[in-house]
Amino acid sequence: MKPSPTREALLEAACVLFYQRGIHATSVDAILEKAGVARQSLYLHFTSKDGLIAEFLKVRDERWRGAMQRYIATAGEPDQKLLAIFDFLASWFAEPDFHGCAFINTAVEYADPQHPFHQLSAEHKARVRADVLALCLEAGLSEAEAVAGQLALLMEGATVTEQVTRGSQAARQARQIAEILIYRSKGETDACVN
Amino acid sequence: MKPSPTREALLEAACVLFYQRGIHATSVDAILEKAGVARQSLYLHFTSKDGLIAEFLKVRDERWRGAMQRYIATAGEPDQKLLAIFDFLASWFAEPDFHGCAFINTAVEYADPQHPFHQLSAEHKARVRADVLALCLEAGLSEAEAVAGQLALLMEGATVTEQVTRGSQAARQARQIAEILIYRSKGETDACVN
DNA sequence: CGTCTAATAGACCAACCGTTCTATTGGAGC
DNA sequence: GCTCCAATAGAACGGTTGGTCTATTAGACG
Repeated sequence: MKPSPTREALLEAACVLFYQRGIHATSVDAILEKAGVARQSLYLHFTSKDGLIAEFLKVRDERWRGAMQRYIATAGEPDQKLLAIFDFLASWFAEPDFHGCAFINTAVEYADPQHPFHQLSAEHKARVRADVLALCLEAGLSEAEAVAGQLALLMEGATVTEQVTRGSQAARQARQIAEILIYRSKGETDACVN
Repeated sequence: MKPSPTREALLEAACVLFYQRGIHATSVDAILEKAGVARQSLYLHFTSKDGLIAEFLKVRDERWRGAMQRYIATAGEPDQKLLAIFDFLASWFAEPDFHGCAFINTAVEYADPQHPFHQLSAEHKARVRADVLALCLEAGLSEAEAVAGQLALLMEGATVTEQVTRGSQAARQARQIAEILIYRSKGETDACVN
């Protein structure tokens, strides 16, 4: 892979615009203008707009999951790391140009489950769930599979709630639920503590 | 309001297509064809495509919340009604042409929070949350506000999870979490009362 | 100096979009 | 019969879309 600055500018502009405005709502012209690049250059480095979209989804997956892992790494105990997921979400939601999960958005824009981009979104979600599962196993939770699924569902719920209704404090809400689930899974009997 | 059959056909076609394919992806032509109606008729009964979209969002809100209320009404005890929410979701997800929540989809398609359609989506979510809150109060839960928010978050999470990854059994998962939350909230009630 | 290559500007294309206009039809009510 | 009105078909509009084509430029390398 040769790191062409032109290609990089195109991809970076596409990442920002696709995320902030949506894919369908972002024209090739808008990408070219933001990247400060000539029309032909896009078709020199990518097969088409769809090729650019595929590349966007790829780097978005890497960056987002990387950011989460990096954030979580700062937390201490294994079960604190699980809770840190939701602190990560909170800091993400606080970004002024937060526009939800790019992959949920993509799955919505490409409603047909058979569509390649919809499937790429599903694959991203599977990877995230795998990451969460690894953390659950690290924490030595019983029924780690089940808890990982539950936490993933909470992540989706928080993200979408905050996207539709900004300022809903959804991350904190999800964290509280997660706390309960994790506490239960550690094998203790239910007590109305806290 | 005179129930013009032409207007009704247009609105019905729009409801189906907007939901199944998305709003941006549905052309005026497609709506006309499905409705079996002339081009001009649309602009005779609606101000524009946007007017038709607004009407779609209105009837969708009424129908969906109505369906949920009707489903829940079949359940017995007040806390069984809360759990019935997630049985309702399960039956919804099982529909072959389930394509997620129309309002989440709309909020995604109109990413700008200031956009009228995005705001209509947020208002729908507020109404649903109010409906859930009423059920929580009926069930005599302590911290009904908080629990209603939690349940609403679970509903969002389940819906989106199922939309992106069909067959994920997200409704059942969400129901299990809801059970825990409701049980806890009832326990605190007893503790407070006693 | 000449060559090769990446990048440029900008015209151009066919297709589609939402919307408007014109002219015509057919049935209901007086 | 006549009027009125909803509805029709279909052309036409201006604008935007993704993509292609052509011709030109600027710089690196030998």
